[in-house]
Amino acid sequence: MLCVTKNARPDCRHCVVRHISLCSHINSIERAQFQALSKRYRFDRSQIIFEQDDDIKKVFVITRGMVKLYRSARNGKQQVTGFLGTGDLLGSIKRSAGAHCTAETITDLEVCAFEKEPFADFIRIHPSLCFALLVTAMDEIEAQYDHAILLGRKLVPERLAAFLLLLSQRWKMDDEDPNLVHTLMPRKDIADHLGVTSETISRTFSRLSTDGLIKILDSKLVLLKNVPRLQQLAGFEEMPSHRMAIGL
Amino acid sequence: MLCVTKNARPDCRHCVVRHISLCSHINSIERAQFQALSKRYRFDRSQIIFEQDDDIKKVFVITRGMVKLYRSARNGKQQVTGFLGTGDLLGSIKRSAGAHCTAETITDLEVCAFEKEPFADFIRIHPSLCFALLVTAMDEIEAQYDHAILLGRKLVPERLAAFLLLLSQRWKMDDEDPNLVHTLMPRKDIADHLGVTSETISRTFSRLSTDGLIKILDSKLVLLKNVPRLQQLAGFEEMPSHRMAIGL
DNA sequence: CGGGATGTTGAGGCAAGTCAATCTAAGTGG
DNA sequence: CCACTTAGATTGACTTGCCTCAACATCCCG
Repeated sequence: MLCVTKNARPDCRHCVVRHISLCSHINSIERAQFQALSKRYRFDRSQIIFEQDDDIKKVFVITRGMVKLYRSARNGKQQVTGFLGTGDLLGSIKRSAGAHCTAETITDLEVCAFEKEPFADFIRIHPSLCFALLVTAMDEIEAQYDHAILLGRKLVPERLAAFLLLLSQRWKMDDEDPNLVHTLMPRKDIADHLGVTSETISRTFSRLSTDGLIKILDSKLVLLKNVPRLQQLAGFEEMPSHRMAIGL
Repeated sequence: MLCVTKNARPDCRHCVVRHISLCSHINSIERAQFQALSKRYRFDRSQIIFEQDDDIKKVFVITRGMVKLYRSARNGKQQVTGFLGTGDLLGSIKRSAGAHCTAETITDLEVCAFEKEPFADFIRIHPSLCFALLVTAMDEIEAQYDHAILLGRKLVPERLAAFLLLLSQRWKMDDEDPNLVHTLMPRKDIADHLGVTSETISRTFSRLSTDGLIKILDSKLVLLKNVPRLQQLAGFEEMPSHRMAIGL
Protein backbone atom coordinates (compact mmCIF):
# COMPACT_ATOMS: atom_id res chain seq x y z
CA MET A 1 0.00 0.00 0.00
CA LEU A 2 1.77 3.13 -1.25
CA CYS A 3 1.10 5.64 1.46
CA VAL A 4 3.28 8.51 2.57
CA THR A 5 3.06 10.27 5.89
CA LYS A 6 2.98 14.01 5.38
CA ASN A 7 2.70 15.55 8.83
CA ALA A 8 2.59 13.30 11.81
CA ARG A 9 0.83 16.07 13.73
CA PRO A 10 -1.91 17.97 11.90
CA ASP A 11 -3.36 21.28 13.08
CA CYS A 12 -7.14 20.99 13.20
CA ARG A 13 -7.62 24.71 13.77
CA HIS A 14 -6.76 25.49 10.16
CA CYS A 15 -7.95 22.28 8.55
CA VAL A 16 -10.09 22.74 5.44
CA VAL A 17 -12.71 20.30 6.67
CA ARG A 18 -13.07 21.61 10.22
CA HIS A 19 -16.53 23.05 9.45
CA ILE A 20 -17.92 20.40 7.12
CA SER A 21 -16.84 17.05 8.54
CA LEU A 22 -17.58 15.33 11.82
CA CYS A 23 -14.85 17.56 13.28
CA SER A 24 -17.41 20.40 13.26
CA HIS A 25 -19.15 18.65 16.16
CA ILE A 26 -16.13 18.88 18.44
CA ASN A 27 -15.63 21.89 20.67
CA SER A 28 -12.32 23.66 21.12
CA ILE A 29 -11.50 21.91 24.40
CA GLU A 30 -12.04 18.43 22.99
CA ARG A 31 -10.25 19.32 19.78
CA ALA A 32 -6.77 19.04 21.31
CA GLN A 33 -7.39 15.46 22.47
CA PHE A 34 -9.04 14.57 19.18
CA GLN A 35 -6.18 16.05 17.20
CA ALA A 36 -3.70 14.02 19.23
CA LEU A 37 -5.35 10.83 17.96
CA SER A 38 -4.88 11.68 14.31
CA LYS A 39 -2.19 11.54 11.69
CA ARG A 40 -2.17 12.86 8.14
CA TYR A 41 -1.48 10.61 5.15
CA ARG A 42 -1.19 10.98 1.42
CA PHE A 43 -2.14 8.43 -1.25
CA ASP A 44 -1.38 8.52 -4.96
CA ARG A 45 -4.04 8.08 -7.63
CA SER A 46 -5.42 4.53 -8.20
CA GLN A 47 -4.16 3.21 -4.89
CA ILE A 48 -6.14 0.73 -2.83
CA ILE A 49 -6.64 2.07 0.69
CA PHE A 50 -8.19 -1.14 1.92
CA GLU A 51 -9.66 -4.18 0.27
CA GLN A 52 -12.95 -6.01 0.68
CA ASP A 53 -12.66 -8.32 3.75
CA ASP A 54 -9.45 -6.67 4.95
CA ASP A 55 -9.35 -6.09 8.66
CA ILE A 56 -9.36 -2.29 8.79
CA LYS A 57 -7.52 -0.77 11.69
CA LYS A 58 -8.14 2.87 10.80
CA VAL A 59 -10.85 5.44 10.25
CA PHE A 60 -10.22 8.28 7.80
CA VAL A 61 -11.53 11.78 7.33
CA ILE A 62 -10.86 12.87 3.76
CA THR A 63 -9.28 16.32 3.56
CA ARG A 64 -8.67 16.41 -0.20
CA GLY A 65 -9.37 14.21 -3.22
CA MET A 66 -11.84 11.48 -4.05
CA VAL A 67 -12.29 7.79 -3.30
CA LYS A 68 -14.51 5.14 -4.84
CA LEU A 69 -15.98 2.29 -2.85
CA TYR A 70 -16.87 -0.92 -4.62
CA ARG A 71 -17.57 -4.60 -4.17
CA SER A 72 -16.76 -7.14 -6.80
CA ALA A 73 -18.50 -10.42 -7.54
CA ARG A 74 -16.81 -13.62 -8.67
CA ASN A 75 -18.06 -13.06 -12.24
CA GLY A 76 -15.92 -9.92 -12.41
CA LYS A 77 -18.83 -7.50 -12.18
CA GLN A 78 -18.38 -4.55 -9.89
CA GLN A 79 -20.85 -2.39 -8.06
CA VAL A 80 -19.57 1.01 -6.97
CA THR A 81 -21.52 1.74 -3.80
CA GLY A 82 -20.41 5.34 -3.60
CA PHE A 83 -17.85 8.07 -4.04
CA LEU A 84 -16.37 9.98 -1.12
CA GLY A 85 -14.84 13.44 -1.24
CA THR A 86 -13.54 16.22 1.00
CA GLY A 87 -15.05 16.11 4.47
CA ASP A 88 -16.45 12.60 4.15
CA LEU A 89 -15.75 9.75 6.56
CA LEU A 90 -14.22 6.47 5.42
CA GLY A 91 -14.16 3.35 7.56
CA SER A 92 -16.20 1.69 10.26
CA ILE A 93 -16.13 1.85 14.06
CA LYS A 94 -17.46 -1.68 14.28
CA ARG A 95 -15.11 -3.72 16.41
CA SER A 96 -15.43 -6.91 14.44
CA ALA A 97 -15.06 -8.03 10.93
CA GLY A 98 -13.52 -6.96 7.68
CA ALA A 99 -14.17 -4.13 5.28
CA HIS A 100 -17.40 -4.44 3.40
CA CYS A 101 -16.02 -2.72 0.30
CA THR A 102 -12.76 -2.02 -1.41
CA ALA A 103 -11.72 1.65 -1.16
CA GLU A 104 -9.61 2.98 -4.03
CA THR A 105 -8.39 6.50 -4.72
CA ILE A 106 -9.60 8.18 -7.91
CA THR A 107 -7.38 11.23 -7.46
CA ASP A 108 -4.46 12.07 -5.21
CA LEU A 109 -5.79 11.89 -1.69
CA GLU A 110 -5.08 13.47 1.66
CA VAL A 111 -6.66 12.06 4.77
CA CYS A 112 -6.70 12.49 8.49
CA ALA A 113 -6.35 8.99 9.95
CA PHE A 114 -7.37 7.61 13.35
CA GLU A 115 -6.67 4.22 14.85
CA LYS A 116 -10.04 2.51 15.12
CA GLU A 117 -10.02 1.58 18.80
CA PRO A 118 -8.97 4.97 20.21
CA PHE A 119 -11.42 6.62 17.81
CA ALA A 120 -14.27 4.38 19.01
CA ASP A 121 -13.29 5.03 22.64
CA PHE A 122 -13.28 8.78 22.04
CA ILE A 123 -16.74 8.61 20.50
CA ARG A 124 -18.06 6.52 23.35
CA ILE A 125 -17.18 9.19 25.92
CA HIS A 126 -18.32 12.13 23.78
CA PRO A 127 -22.09 11.67 23.36
CA SER A 128 -22.56 14.77 21.22
CA LEU A 129 -20.07 13.43 18.69
CA CYS A 130 -21.62 9.97 18.83
CA PHE A 131 -25.06 11.45 18.27
CA ALA A 132 -23.80 13.55 15.37
CA LEU A 133 -22.31 10.44 13.80
CA LEU A 134 -25.58 8.60 14.30
CA VAL A 135 -27.49 11.35 12.49
CA THR A 136 -24.90 11.27 9.69
CA ALA A 137 -25.24 7.50 9.42
CA MET A 138 -29.00 7.87 9.12
CA ASP A 139 -28.54 10.45 6.38
CA GLU A 140 -26.35 7.90 4.62
CA ILE A 141 -29.09 5.27 4.91
CA GLU A 142 -31.54 7.71 3.30
CA ALA A 143 -29.04 8.41 0.54
CA GLN A 144 -28.75 4.66 -0.06
CA TYR A 145 -32.56 4.45 -0.26
CA ASP A 146 -32.45 7.09 -3.00
CA HIS A 147 -29.79 5.09 -4.78
CA ALA A 148 -31.95 1.96 -4.55
CA ILE A 149 -34.76 3.89 -6.29
CA LEU A 150 -32.29 4.98 -8.94
CA LEU A 151 -31.09 1.41 -9.54
CA GLY A 152 -34.47 -0.25 -9.26
CA ARG A 153 -36.85 2.20 -10.87
CA LYS A 154 -35.07 4.61 -13.21
CA LEU A 155 -34.03 4.44 -16.86
CA VAL A 156 -30.42 5.19 -17.71
CA PRO A 157 -30.92 8.82 -18.87
CA GLU A 158 -32.75 9.47 -15.59
CA ARG A 159 -29.93 7.83 -13.61
CA LEU A 160 -27.24 9.86 -15.33
CA ALA A 161 -29.16 13.12 -14.92
CA ALA A 162 -29.55 12.39 -11.20
CA PHE A 163 -25.86 11.54 -10.89
CA LEU A 164 -24.69 14.71 -12.64
CA LEU A 165 -26.94 16.89 -10.47
CA LEU A 166 -25.63 15.14 -7.37
CA LEU A 167 -22.03 15.69 -8.47
CA SER A 168 -22.69 19.35 -9.17
CA GLN A 169 -23.96 19.79 -5.62
CA ARG A 170 -21.43 17.73 -3.73
CA TRP A 171 -18.16 18.76 -5.29
CA LYS A 172 -18.65 22.18 -6.77
CA MET A 173 -15.75 24.62 -6.83
CA ASP A 174 -16.82 27.98 -5.42
CA ASP A 175 -15.00 30.07 -7.97
CA GLU A 176 -16.50 28.40 -11.02
CA ASP A 177 -19.74 28.21 -12.93
CA PRO A 178 -21.92 26.10 -10.59
CA ASN A 179 -23.17 24.19 -13.63
CA LEU A 180 -19.69 23.03 -14.55
CA VAL A 181 -19.28 19.45 -13.35
CA HIS A 182 -15.89 17.77 -13.00
CA THR A 183 -16.44 14.04 -13.32
CA LEU A 184 -13.18 12.88 -11.82
CA MET A 185 -13.95 9.19 -12.34
CA PRO A 186 -13.78 7.26 -15.63
CA ARG A 187 -16.93 6.14 -17.48
CA LYS A 188 -16.52 2.59 -16.17
CA ASP A 189 -16.81 3.80 -12.57
CA ILE A 190 -19.91 5.87 -13.34
CA ALA A 191 -21.37 2.81 -15.08
CA ASP A 192 -20.60 0.53 -12.12
CA HIS A 193 -22.20 3.06 -9.80
CA LEU A 194 -25.38 3.40 -11.89
CA GLY A 195 -25.70 -0.33 -12.55
CA VAL A 196 -25.06 -0.33 -16.30
CA THR A 197 -22.19 -0.80 -18.78
CA SER A 198 -19.71 1.89 -19.78
CA GLU A 199 -20.96 1.74 -23.39
CA THR A 200 -24.44 2.65 -22.22
CA ILE A 201 -23.06 5.54 -20.16
CA SER A 202 -21.20 6.75 -23.22
CA ARG A 203 -24.32 6.59 -25.39
CA THR A 204 -26.37 8.35 -22.73
CA PHE A 205 -23.85 11.19 -22.41
CA SER A 206 -24.12 11.62 -26.17
CA ARG A 207 -27.90 11.60 -26.05
CA LEU A 208 -28.15 14.15 -23.26
CA SER A 209 -25.74 16.26 -25.28
CA THR A 210 -27.67 16.09 -28.59
CA ASP A 211 -30.87 16.78 -26.64
CA GLY A 212 -29.26 19.99 -25.41
CA LEU A 213 -29.37 19.15 -21.71
CA ILE A 214 -25.60 19.13 -21.30
CA LYS A 215 -22.48 20.12 -23.21
CA ILE A 216 -19.50 17.76 -23.09
CA LEU A 217 -16.39 19.92 -22.88
CA ASP A 218 -14.13 16.90 -22.54
CA SER A 219 -14.59 13.40 -21.21
CA LYS A 220 -14.10 14.59 -17.61
CA LEU A 221 -15.85 17.97 -17.81
CA VAL A 222 -19.56 18.56 -18.40
CA LEU A 223 -21.60 21.75 -18.53
CA LEU A 224 -25.21 21.45 -17.35
CA LYS A 225 -27.09 23.53 -19.95
CA ASN A 226 -30.64 22.98 -18.75
CA VAL A 227 -30.83 22.24 -15.04
CA PRO A 228 -34.66 22.37 -14.75
CA ARG A 229 -35.09 19.72 -17.45
CA LEU A 230 -32.30 17.64 -15.90
CA GLN A 231 -34.10 17.83 -12.55
CA GLN A 232 -37.35 16.83 -14.18
CA LEU A 233 -35.62 13.93 -15.93
CA ALA A 234 -33.90 12.82 -12.72
CA GLY A 235 -37.18 12.97 -10.80
CA PHE A 236 -35.90 15.62 -8.40
CA GLU A 237 -38.37 18.27 -7.28
CA GLU A 238 -35.46 20.38 -6.06
CA MET A 239 -31.69 20.28 -6.03
CA PRO A 240 -30.35 17.71 -3.55
CA SER A 241 -28.64 19.37 -0.61
CA HIS A 242 -25.01 18.82 0.25
CA ARG A 243 -24.35 16.46 3.13
CA MET A 244 -21.50 14.64 4.78
CA ALA A 245 -21.22 11.04 3.61
CA ILE A 246 -19.98 7.86 5.29
CA GLY A 247 -18.47 4.94 3.46
CA LEU A 248 -17.47 1.52 4.78
CA MET B 1 -54.61 6.11 10.98
CA LEU B 2 -56.23 3.12 12.63
CA CYS B 3 -54.16 2.59 15.71
CA VAL B 4 -55.28 1.12 19.00
CA THR B 5 -53.48 1.50 22.29
CA LYS B 6 -53.13 -1.88 23.96
CA ASN B 7 -51.26 -1.26 27.18
CA ALA B 8 -50.26 2.26 28.06
CA ARG B 9 -47.52 0.82 30.22
CA PRO B 10 -45.51 -2.12 28.84
CA ASP B 11 -43.29 -4.36 30.91
CA CYS B 12 -39.85 -4.56 29.29
CA ARG B 13 -38.69 -7.37 31.56
CA HIS B 14 -40.86 -9.90 29.76
CA CYS B 15 -40.88 -8.31 26.31
CA VAL B 16 -40.17 -10.71 23.45
CA VAL B 17 -37.62 -8.35 21.89
CA ARG B 18 -35.67 -7.50 25.03
CA HIS B 19 -32.68 -9.56 23.84
CA ILE B 20 -32.74 -8.84 20.12
CA SER B 21 -33.58 -5.17 19.74
CA LEU B 22 -31.78 -2.03 20.84
CA CYS B 23 -33.35 -2.72 24.24
CA SER B 24 -30.68 -5.37 24.76
CA HIS B 25 -28.13 -2.56 25.17
CA ILE B 26 -29.91 -1.09 28.20
CA ASN B 27 -29.00 -2.25 31.68
CA SER B 28 -31.58 -3.01 34.35
CA ILE B 29 -31.20 0.38 36.08
CA GLU B 30 -31.77 2.37 32.92
CA ARG B 31 -34.58 0.09 31.85
CA ALA B 32 -37.10 1.61 34.22
CA GLN B 33 -36.56 5.12 32.81
CA PHE B 34 -36.55 3.80 29.26
CA GLN B 35 -39.73 1.86 29.84
CA ALA B 36 -41.42 4.98 31.20
CA LEU B 37 -40.89 6.67 27.83
CA SER B 38 -42.69 4.00 25.85
CA LYS B 39 -46.23 3.01 24.99
CA ARG B 40 -47.54 -0.05 23.19
CA TYR B 41 -49.67 0.22 20.06
CA ARG B 42 -51.41 -2.13 17.68
CA PHE B 43 -52.01 -1.65 13.96
CA ASP B 44 -54.20 -3.69 11.65
CA ARG B 45 -52.98 -5.15 8.38
CA SER B 46 -52.45 -2.75 5.42
CA GLN B 47 -52.41 0.35 7.60
CA ILE B 48 -50.13 3.28 6.90
CA ILE B 49 -48.05 4.07 9.99
CA PHE B 50 -46.58 7.21 8.46
CA GLU B 51 -46.37 8.59 4.98
CA GLN B 52 -43.48 9.89 2.90
CA ASP B 53 -42.78 13.53 3.94
CA ASP B 54 -44.96 13.27 7.05
CA ASP B 55 -43.44 14.89 10.09
CA ILE B 56 -42.85 11.82 12.27
CA LYS B 57 -43.10 12.42 15.97
CA LYS B 58 -42.43 8.85 17.08
CA VAL B 59 -39.85 6.09 16.99
CA PHE B 60 -41.04 2.47 17.05
CA VAL B 61 -39.57 -0.84 18.13
CA ILE B 62 -41.49 -3.63 16.41
CA THR B 63 -42.53 -6.36 18.84
CA ARG B 64 -44.62 -8.46 16.41
CA GLY B 65 -45.54 -8.42 12.72
CA MET B 66 -44.04 -6.96 9.61
CA VAL B 67 -43.83 -3.57 7.90
CA LYS B 68 -42.81 -2.53 4.41
CA LEU B 69 -41.06 0.75 3.68
CA TYR B 70 -41.42 2.30 0.25
CA ARG B 71 -41.10 5.49 -1.74
CA SER B 72 -43.28 6.22 -4.72
CA ALA B 73 -42.42 8.27 -7.77
CA ARG B 74 -44.83 10.54 -9.65
CA ASN B 75 -45.12 7.93 -12.43
CA GLY B 76 -46.73 5.55 -9.95
CA LYS B 77 -43.69 3.30 -9.65
CA GLN B 78 -42.75 2.18 -6.19
CA GLN B 79 -39.48 1.08 -4.70
CA VAL B 80 -39.71 -0.95 -1.51
CA THR B 81 -36.55 -0.04 0.39
CA GLY B 82 -36.99 -2.74 2.98
CA PHE B 83 -39.09 -4.92 5.23
CA LEU B 84 -38.96 -4.68 9.01
CA GLY B 85 -39.90 -7.40 11.48
CA THR B 86 -39.77 -8.26 15.16
CA GLY B 87 -36.99 -6.43 17.00
CA ASP B 88 -36.34 -3.90 14.24
CA LEU B 89 -36.36 -0.14 14.70
CA LEU B 90 -38.66 2.10 12.70
CA GLY B 91 -38.26 5.87 12.54
CA SER B 92 -35.56 8.48 12.72
CA ILE B 93 -34.02 10.47 15.58
CA LYS B 94 -33.19 13.31 13.22
CA ARG B 95 -34.71 16.48 14.60
CA SER B 96 -35.66 17.95 11.27
CA ALA B 97 -37.63 16.98 8.29
CA GLY B 98 -40.22 14.50 7.16
CA ALA B 99 -40.23 10.77 6.74
CA HIS B 100 -38.13 9.53 3.88
CA CYS B 101 -40.42 6.59 3.16
CA THR B 102 -43.96 5.49 3.66
CA ALA B 103 -44.30 2.75 6.30
CA GLU B 104 -47.17 0.32 5.84
CA THR B 105 -48.09 -2.79 7.78
CA ILE B 106 -48.10 -6.11 5.91
CA THR B 107 -49.47 -8.07 8.85
CA ASP B 108 -51.08 -7.12 12.14
CA LEU B 109 -48.45 -5.21 14.03
CA GLU B 110 -47.50 -4.53 17.61
CA VAL B 111 -44.98 -1.84 18.45
CA CYS B 112 -43.36 -0.14 21.36
CA ALA B 113 -43.55 3.59 20.60
CA PHE B 114 -41.40 6.47 21.89
CA GLU B 115 -41.89 10.18 21.37
CA LYS B 116 -38.97 11.30 19.22
CA GLU B 117 -37.60 14.12 21.36
CA PRO B 118 -37.50 12.25 24.71
CA PHE B 119 -36.05 9.24 22.88
CA ALA B 120 -33.31 11.39 21.33
CA ASP B 121 -32.60 13.00 24.70
CA PHE B 122 -32.34 9.58 26.37
CA ILE B 123 -29.88 8.42 23.73
CA ARG B 124 -27.78 11.55 24.07
CA ILE B 125 -27.16 10.89 27.77
CA HIS B 126 -26.61 7.14 27.38
CA PRO B 127 -23.46 6.77 25.28
CA SER B 128 -23.51 2.98 25.26
CA LEU B 129 -26.98 3.00 23.72
CA CYS B 130 -26.01 5.70 21.26
CA PHE B 131 -22.93 3.73 20.25
CA ALA B 132 -24.99 0.56 19.84
CA LEU B 133 -27.40 2.45 17.60
CA LEU B 134 -24.49 3.80 15.58
CA VAL B 135 -23.16 0.29 15.01
CA THR B 136 -26.64 -0.87 14.01
CA ALA B 137 -26.96 2.05 11.59
CA MET B 138 -23.64 1.07 10.03
CA ASP B 139 -24.86 -2.51 9.66
CA GLU B 140 -27.90 -1.10 7.88
CA ILE B 141 -25.65 0.87 5.51
CA GLU B 142 -23.80 -2.35 4.68
CA ALA B 143 -27.10 -4.13 4.10
CA GLN B 144 -28.11 -1.34 1.71
CA TYR B 145 -24.78 -1.78 -0.13
CA ASP B 146 -25.67 -5.45 -0.61
CA HIS B 147 -29.06 -4.44 -1.91
CA ALA B 148 -27.44 -2.01 -4.36
CA ILE B 149 -25.37 -4.92 -5.71
CA LEU B 150 -28.55 -6.95 -6.03
CA LEU B 151 -30.34 -4.20 -7.94
CA GLY B 152 -27.41 -3.11 -10.04
CA ARG B 153 -25.60 -6.33 -10.84
CA LYS B 154 -27.85 -9.37 -10.49
CA LEU B 155 -30.31 -11.10 -12.80
CA VAL B 156 -33.80 -11.72 -11.49
CA PRO B 157 -33.36 -15.40 -10.53
CA GLU B 158 -30.26 -14.37 -8.56
CA ARG B 159 -32.19 -11.57 -6.86
CA LEU B 160 -35.05 -13.84 -5.87
CA ALA B 161 -32.71 -16.54 -4.56
CA ALA B 162 -30.93 -13.94 -2.44
CA PHE B 163 -34.23 -12.59 -1.16
CA LEU B 164 -35.56 -16.02 -0.20
CA LEU B 165 -32.35 -16.90 1.66
CA LEU B 166 -32.49 -13.57 3.48
CA LEU B 167 -36.10 -14.18 4.47
CA SER B 168 -35.29 -17.67 5.70
CA GLN B 169 -32.62 -16.24 8.01
CA ARG B 170 -34.41 -13.17 9.28
CA TRP B 171 -37.85 -14.46 10.08
CA LYS B 172 -37.55 -18.14 10.69
CA MET B 173 -39.84 -19.81 13.18
CA ASP B 174 -37.84 -21.91 15.63
CA ASP B 175 -40.24 -24.84 15.68
CA GLU B 176 -40.37 -25.34 11.94
CA ASP B 177 -38.26 -26.63 9.09
CA PRO B 178 -35.62 -23.90 8.72
CA ASN B 179 -36.01 -24.17 4.94
CA LEU B 180 -39.69 -23.29 5.09
CA VAL B 181 -40.07 -19.62 4.15
CA HIS B 182 -43.20 -17.62 4.89
CA THR B 183 -43.36 -14.77 2.38
CA LEU B 184 -45.83 -12.59 4.20
CA MET B 185 -45.86 -9.93 1.49
CA PRO B 186 -47.65 -10.16 -1.89
CA ARG B 187 -45.75 -10.65 -5.16
CA LYS B 188 -46.06 -6.96 -6.01
CA ASP B 189 -44.13 -5.98 -2.86
CA ILE B 190 -41.37 -8.51 -3.57
CA ALA B 191 -41.20 -7.14 -7.12
CA ASP B 192 -40.98 -3.53 -5.93
CA HIS B 193 -38.22 -4.55 -3.52
CA LEU B 194 -36.19 -6.37 -6.17
CA GLY B 195 -36.69 -3.70 -8.82
CA VAL B 196 -38.83 -5.71 -11.26
CA THR B 197 -42.51 -6.33 -12.11
CA SER B 198 -44.76 -8.77 -10.31
CA GLU B 199 -45.17 -10.80 -13.52
CA THR B 200 -41.42 -11.35 -13.65
CA ILE B 201 -41.41 -12.42 -10.00
CA SER B 202 -44.19 -14.89 -10.74
CA ARG B 203 -42.31 -16.35 -13.71
CA THR B 204 -39.11 -16.57 -11.68
CA PHE B 205 -40.84 -18.42 -8.84
CA SER B 206 -42.09 -20.89 -11.45
CA ARG B 207 -38.65 -21.27 -12.96
CA LEU B 208 -36.90 -21.87 -9.62
CA SER B 209 -39.60 -24.42 -8.93
CA THR B 210 -39.24 -26.34 -12.24
CA ASP B 211 -35.46 -26.23 -11.76
CA GLY B 212 -35.99 -28.01 -8.46
CA LEU B 213 -34.46 -25.29 -6.27
CA ILE B 214 -37.68 -24.57 -4.40
CA LYS B 215 -41.14 -26.04 -3.95
CA ILE B 216 -44.10 -23.65 -3.92
CA LEU B 217 -46.50 -24.93 -1.28
CA ASP B 218 -48.81 -21.99 -1.76
CA SER B 219 -48.34 -18.42 -2.92
CA LYS B 220 -47.14 -17.35 0.54
CA LEU B 221 -45.19 -20.44 1.53
CA VAL B 222 -42.01 -21.72 -0.10
CA LEU B 223 -39.78 -24.67 0.70
CA LEU B 224 -36.10 -24.25 -0.11
CA LYS B 225 -35.19 -27.64 -1.61
CA ASN B 226 -31.57 -26.97 -2.54
CA VAL B 227 -29.97 -24.34 -0.34
CA PRO B 228 -26.39 -24.75 -1.65
CA ARG B 229 -27.50 -24.14 -5.24
CA LEU B 230 -29.65 -21.21 -4.10
CA GLN B 231 -26.63 -19.74 -2.32
CA GLN B 232 -24.51 -20.23 -5.39
CA LEU B 233 -27.19 -18.60 -7.56
CA ALA B 234 -27.58 -15.70 -5.12
CA GLY B 235 -23.83 -15.18 -5.01
CA PHE B 236 -23.61 -15.88 -1.26
CA GLU B 237 -20.56 -17.73 -0.01
CA GLU B 238 -22.40 -18.40 3.26
CA MET B 239 -25.79 -17.82 4.78
CA PRO B 240 -26.34 -14.18 5.72
CA SER B 241 -26.45 -13.68 9.48
CA HIS B 242 -29.42 -12.29 11.29
CA ARG B 243 -29.15 -8.67 12.35
CA MET B 244 -31.29 -5.90 13.72
CA ALA B 245 -32.51 -3.55 11.00
CA ILE B 246 -33.35 0.15 10.97
CA GLY B 247 -35.88 1.73 8.66
CA LEU B 248 -36.71 5.38 8.11
C1' DC C 1 -71.91 -18.67 -4.76
C1' DG C 2 -70.37 -14.40 -6.94
C1' DG C 3 -66.77 -10.74 -7.46
C1' DG C 4 -62.69 -8.21 -6.46
C1' DA C 5 -57.96 -8.80 -5.50
C1' DT C 6 -54.00 -11.51 -6.33
C1' DG C 7 -51.30 -14.72 -8.98
C1' DT C 8 -49.93 -17.21 -13.36
C1' DT C 9 -48.91 -17.69 -18.11
C1' DG C 10 -48.37 -16.19 -23.02
C1' DA C 11 -47.05 -13.08 -27.09
C1' DG C 12 -44.66 -9.29 -28.73
C1' DG C 13 -41.77 -5.02 -28.02
C1' DC C 14 -37.97 -2.37 -26.34
C1' DA C 15 -34.15 -0.76 -23.40
C1' DA C 16 -29.88 -2.12 -22.31
C1' DG C 17 -26.26 -5.75 -22.88
C1' DT C 18 -22.65 -7.89 -25.78
C1' DC C 19 -19.26 -7.95 -29.18
C1' DA C 20 -16.50 -5.47 -32.12
C1' DA C 21 -14.60 -1.63 -34.78
C1' DT C 22 -12.76 2.83 -34.60
C1' DC C 23 -11.37 7.18 -32.45
C1' DT C 24 -9.04 9.98 -29.00
C1' DA C 25 -5.93 11.24 -25.30
C1' DA C 26 -2.09 10.42 -22.54
C1' DG C 27 2.00 8.74 -21.94
C1' DT C 28 6.78 6.71 -23.25
C1' DG C 29 10.96 6.17 -25.31
C1' DG C 30 14.02 7.14 -29.16
C1' DC D 1 9.60 16.73 -30.93
C1' DC D 2 7.56 12.98 -33.10
C1' DA D 3 6.39 7.85 -33.79
C1' DC D 4 4.57 4.23 -31.06
C1' DT D 5 1.85 2.21 -27.40
C1' DT D 6 -1.92 1.76 -24.52
C1' DA D 7 -6.00 2.78 -21.93
C1' DG D 8 -10.29 4.96 -22.26
C1' DA D 9 -14.24 6.66 -24.90
C1' DT D 10 -17.39 6.50 -28.71
C1' DT D 11 -20.31 4.44 -32.10
C1' DG D 12 -22.56 0.58 -34.65
C1' DA D 13 -24.90 -4.06 -35.34
C1' DC D 14 -27.01 -7.60 -33.20
C1' DT D 15 -28.89 -10.18 -29.10
C1' DT D 16 -31.49 -10.76 -24.93
C1' DG D 17 -33.73 -10.25 -20.42
C1' DC D 18 -37.26 -7.98 -18.74
C1' DC D 19 -41.48 -5.06 -19.52
C1' DT D 20 -46.06 -4.36 -21.35
C1' DC D 21 -50.40 -5.77 -22.46
C1' DA D 22 -53.68 -9.24 -22.16
C1' DA D 23 -56.07 -13.50 -21.02
C1' DC D 24 -56.98 -16.62 -17.66
C1' DA D 25 -56.70 -19.00 -13.06
C1' DT D 26 -57.06 -18.90 -8.13
C1' DC D 27 -57.90 -17.31 -3.63
C1' DC D 28 -60.47 -15.04 -0.24
C1' DC D 29 -64.29 -13.03 2.09
C1' DG D 30 -68.77 -11.53 2.41
